[in-house]
Amino acid sequence: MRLATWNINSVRTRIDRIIAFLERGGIDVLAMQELKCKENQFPFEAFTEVGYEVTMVGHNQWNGVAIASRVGLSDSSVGFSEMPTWGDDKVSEARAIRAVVGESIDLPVEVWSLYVPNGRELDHPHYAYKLQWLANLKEHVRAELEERPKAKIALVGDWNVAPEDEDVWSMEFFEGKTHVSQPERDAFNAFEDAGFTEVTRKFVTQYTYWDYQQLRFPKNQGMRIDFVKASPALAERVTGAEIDRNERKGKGASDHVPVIVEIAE
DNA sequence: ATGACAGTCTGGGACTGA
Repeated sequence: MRLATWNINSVRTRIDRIIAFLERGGIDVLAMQELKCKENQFPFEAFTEVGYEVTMVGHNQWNGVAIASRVGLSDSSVGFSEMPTWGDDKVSEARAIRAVVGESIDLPVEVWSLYVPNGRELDHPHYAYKLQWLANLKEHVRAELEERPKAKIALVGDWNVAPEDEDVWSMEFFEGKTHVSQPERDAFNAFEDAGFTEVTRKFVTQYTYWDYQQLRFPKNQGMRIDFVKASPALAERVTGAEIDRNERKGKGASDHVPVIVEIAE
């Protein structure tokens, strides 16, 4: 099974590129983030025409996550019970969706498509929200894995954390900014203790995001913030990983590129 | 060449992103 995650930064703007990527990349399952649309605006037909089922959640022009699969898609659910809300209005944002994929090829995998809050500034309420969101998700999946230790679970998406210094183009530039702070890195790494291993780093070294501004891509001044964390039973089946840097090229690119893992059947 | 922000909307600028 080829499983990919991609912050596509608007599914409506990017739909042609997404479908082309699915077909070219032989992608069985694609987790998407930053749909930037509501359900009644989502281009379901484009996916079904090429053989993919889709589950998605989107409330407005912000956030939005989805999972597309051509190897079965069932048991979908939105968010998690302890998911923090945002703002005075206590909004449940569209940042997490899960589903079981792979049943048609006898390789059931529970996939989570995640769009971790940005944090904005270290002293911003959004930063505390981000840390709480990660902590609560970690606790949720830790409990789930404790209940089903053999489960194949993939936590994939835009984590909005650069866990190592080498994951940003300049630590000097990020001094005092979000994504590289120790509490964020601790929150990211805490999933390890919960039983989830990041499975792409041992196969590939590359950024996954380059800002649209300041010629960041041509200068290769990027960040590595998109990751795949796997439960033990899944991690042992991961045989490779790729970061498709070509998807950042040309007109109409997202600022993120897809991260792909190969899972043995 | 991979090129100097981009997407969305209770829109005409503001907000969000990282």
